[in-house]
Amino acid sequence: MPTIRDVARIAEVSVSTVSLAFSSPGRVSARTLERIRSAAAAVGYVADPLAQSLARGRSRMIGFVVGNVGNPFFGDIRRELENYALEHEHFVLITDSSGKTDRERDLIEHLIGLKIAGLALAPSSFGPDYVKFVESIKVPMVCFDQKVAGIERDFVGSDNFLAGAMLTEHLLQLGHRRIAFIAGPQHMHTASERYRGFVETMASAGVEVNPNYVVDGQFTRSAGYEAAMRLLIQPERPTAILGANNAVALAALQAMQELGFSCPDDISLAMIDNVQWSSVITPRITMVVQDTLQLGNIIARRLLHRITDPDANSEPPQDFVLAPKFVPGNSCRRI
Amino acid sequence: MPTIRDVARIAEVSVSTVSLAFSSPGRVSARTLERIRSAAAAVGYVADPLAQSLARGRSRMIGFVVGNVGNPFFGDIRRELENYALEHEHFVLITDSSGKTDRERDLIEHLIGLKIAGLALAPSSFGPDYVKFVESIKVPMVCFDQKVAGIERDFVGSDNFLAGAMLTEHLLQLGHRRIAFIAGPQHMHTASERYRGFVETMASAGVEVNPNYVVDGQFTRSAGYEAAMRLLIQPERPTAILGANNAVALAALQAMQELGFSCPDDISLAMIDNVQWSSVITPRITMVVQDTLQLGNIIARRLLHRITDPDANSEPPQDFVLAPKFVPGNSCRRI
DNA sequence: CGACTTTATCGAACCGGTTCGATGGCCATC
DNA sequence: GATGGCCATCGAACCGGTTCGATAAAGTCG
Repeated sequence: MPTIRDVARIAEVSVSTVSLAFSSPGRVSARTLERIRSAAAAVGYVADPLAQSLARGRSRMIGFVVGNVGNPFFGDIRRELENYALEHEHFVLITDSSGKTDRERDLIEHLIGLKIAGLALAPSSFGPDYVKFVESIKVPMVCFDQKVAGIERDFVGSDNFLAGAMLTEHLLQLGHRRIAFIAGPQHMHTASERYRGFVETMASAGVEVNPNYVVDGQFTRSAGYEAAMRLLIQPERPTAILGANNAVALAALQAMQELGFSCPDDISLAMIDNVQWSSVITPRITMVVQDTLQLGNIIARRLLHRITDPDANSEPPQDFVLAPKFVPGNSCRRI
Repeated sequence: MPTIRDVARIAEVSVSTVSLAFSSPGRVSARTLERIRSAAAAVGYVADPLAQSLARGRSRMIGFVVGNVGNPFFGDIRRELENYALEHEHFVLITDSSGKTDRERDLIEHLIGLKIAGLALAPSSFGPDYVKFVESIKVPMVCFDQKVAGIERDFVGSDNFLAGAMLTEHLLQLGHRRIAFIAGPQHMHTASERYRGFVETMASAGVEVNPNYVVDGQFTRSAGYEAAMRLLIQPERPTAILGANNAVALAALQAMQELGFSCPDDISLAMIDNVQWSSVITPRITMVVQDTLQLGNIIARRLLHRITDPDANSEPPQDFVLAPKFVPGNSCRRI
């Protein structure tokens, strides 16, 4: 690999001039620039990004940290960010914390060690220690998905209250009153907001929520399955189940199938968030989906803005909250 | 951030001794080691990975390059690699080429610029230029999923011929003779092997393959959908469809549903490769799945072996081919 | 006890860039 | 024609580590 000194020797200029020629070509005379360029081309010189990062104290890499890169929700966002970053000559490093806070912390520290230019983070936790940690990160960053109280950073996400409210309203319109809710972990903002959307919409309609109809599915498949089973073995079963995310809702569908209940004939089902191949799942589940492309786009623009605009770090953090979209299926029956 | 010179000053030793103390503690006297350690702890010294990589000419990072990190197949492999790498103090950088060869090339070059210790690559292409490029990569590497003719590297994958043969045999056993095959791109090793498994098993059973029953689904959802439609509008429809991967098979299921055919009553369906939430798709599709955990494990061990063992690069490349597993569903009817 | 090996430590060069203050040539101004 | 400002270029220091040959002290052997 040729180095900058090789180029300098061939072009018969100093090393610093070569460096200058590449970083700000305007400040080098046309003749010298030409000599340097052809010398570089002759030996196939490419600047070593590692050495550049070390000297500059920052790289052109962006860290992307989520709990599960396999989740299509994050996948769409990632793709948007990658494409936008590439247009601005930045490079996305994807990492996966598996939802573990410790690992997330390690990953972020490692990325900062790599002198990343920016960070897109889907927070995996909450609480004072966590907030303190995130606040200690000096790198330009955008948080998304999970709004964490106390973190004063740009945030991009969906209106989860509305998501819960829309589906509840839909079920009420169809005549359902015995509506069950499989909730997520209440310390998560998305989960508590979705739940609040459910509860308040029920209250507005004057329908009482049966405490036995609210179960905790932890946003996971296994807990969702157990929670659904608890709902389905009750003597007075709900007529509709609202899953706070895709995993618990599909787990509920599986539980119904295994117990021999038909959806929607016996029990209606609705869920928040899309899932891959939802169109071939029978029945097609009525759902509210997030505009992942738009979310990804906003995250990308905001982050690149903070990275490239020198006086952007004086701008106060801002929240971007998008409305989700209702996608009717055939999993909800009128009663 | 404290540097190695701060530590040296406080511990009253030279910089090189501090460096030595961390890289090979055995070569420093116990008393000095202690002084250095407490000095480092006092100021919270952590070595800068960037500077280390620059000086050493290699980092402790492993590149993971695939066409679609959202694919659960790659997700399982990635997780295994991450866990194993972490145990050996290595760190996985995930990148996604979106299946584009140009981008894959850029990503790999960028990773090499980062002086990665090793590379796990799911090749996205084939042909002389591609082979030449991959062969030019000096970093320890393991290829997986797609076997590319001409690339002399470790390879880890499944027996795709067997996968095609197993499902074909299963359908034949159930009495099917009019079996259709939605193929993948024939230049891909996985696709051609699966197809070969189908054709040769049919031949062994003395059953002729109707040319109209072999269509190209490109391994994608959209092409698979069109291919399935071409099958379903024929006057003499097949009694069973074998999808060469999950995308084309599920696209076929969707096509059947849209045309009002029942699976398996009207047409049986089988596929190669699992899909997330396959248990809630009705009917549960009979399939042959790859042992992703085992694949990931072998990839991880092999790669780390090549990275850590100094004389591993003299070992010849080796192929690891695993047998896939048959998972019965209820999408295939006896006729 | 002197010669030889081993051990602990150090200084300097190096990895491959960036950056800033200094230098000298050139042109415009009064 | 001396003064001042601008422009192109350079040298040296720096980013934060690693590594190797040198050196001096300590240990081993006959």
